[in-house]
Amino acid sequence: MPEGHTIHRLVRNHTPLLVGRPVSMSSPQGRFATGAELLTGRVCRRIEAWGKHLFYAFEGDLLLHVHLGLYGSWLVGVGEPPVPKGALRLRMTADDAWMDLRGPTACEVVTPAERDAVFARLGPDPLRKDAQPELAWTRLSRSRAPVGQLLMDQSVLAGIGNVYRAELLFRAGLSPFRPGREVDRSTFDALWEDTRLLMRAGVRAGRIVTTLAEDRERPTGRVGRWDAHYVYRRTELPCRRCGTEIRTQVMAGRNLFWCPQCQLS
DNA sequence: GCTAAATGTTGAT
DNA sequence: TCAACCTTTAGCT
Repeated sequence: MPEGHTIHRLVRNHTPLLVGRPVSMSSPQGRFATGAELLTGRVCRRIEAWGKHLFYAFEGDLLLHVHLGLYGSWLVGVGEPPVPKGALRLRMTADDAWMDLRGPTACEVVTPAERDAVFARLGPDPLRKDAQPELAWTRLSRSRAPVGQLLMDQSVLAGIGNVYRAELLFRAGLSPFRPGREVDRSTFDALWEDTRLLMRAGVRAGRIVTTLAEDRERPTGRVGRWDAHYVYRRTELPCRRCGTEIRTQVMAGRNLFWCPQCQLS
């Protein structure tokens, strides 16, 4: 379930368990040659995220690069780790903590230069303090591609996925089909700020909630799965703002959702 | 119990 | 544009 907010939340959760401690690694099923044994015994120095990429830095200038892909996940616990089952790609332990990695797209040992190469091909990550939105503006404002495609492009903005794409465009009142070069600077600035706001909230909550309280069907209390979004996966349901049927169509290889009335232009 | 789809990316056609 | 990767879950029966 990983968009950028999930990855940054992992940094927050894993840091106190690993940083400053020697780590041991194993790949119980041996299913993938991660080279992880190279890292056993080394002290973890820092954990860092950029977009959907995770880097665990170890002493001796080696890093573990992890990308969760569509359904990768970490399961973390303390004490006796469970008996490995299925395709367990990597188990890390430090002190009495254990961490199991399953289903990632990437799990590899890399050098600082290789990490920098990954950073270099990514656009600014709205969750990073050192993010430079100017870079995203340059790439977006020079492209003829529709903004719904550009928001999914990790070299434009790093960390946005299919849920945030749909929800950000709705909140901006922006048509997904508008070419990037026809997006105003002020619209982009508002979009960038809203991205930061939503993704930070996502890190805190551990899930994506984009609806304002007054737009939810349930007036108070906890936000259920069904009222956390404006358009994402709400095909053929009425728009929370105007009642128009939410539409869907594939864009950039993924199902896009939008309100044809609220997102006219 | 089975099938399809899913908050993602890469590499082949 | 599409299959592959590999896991979980929702929505059927």
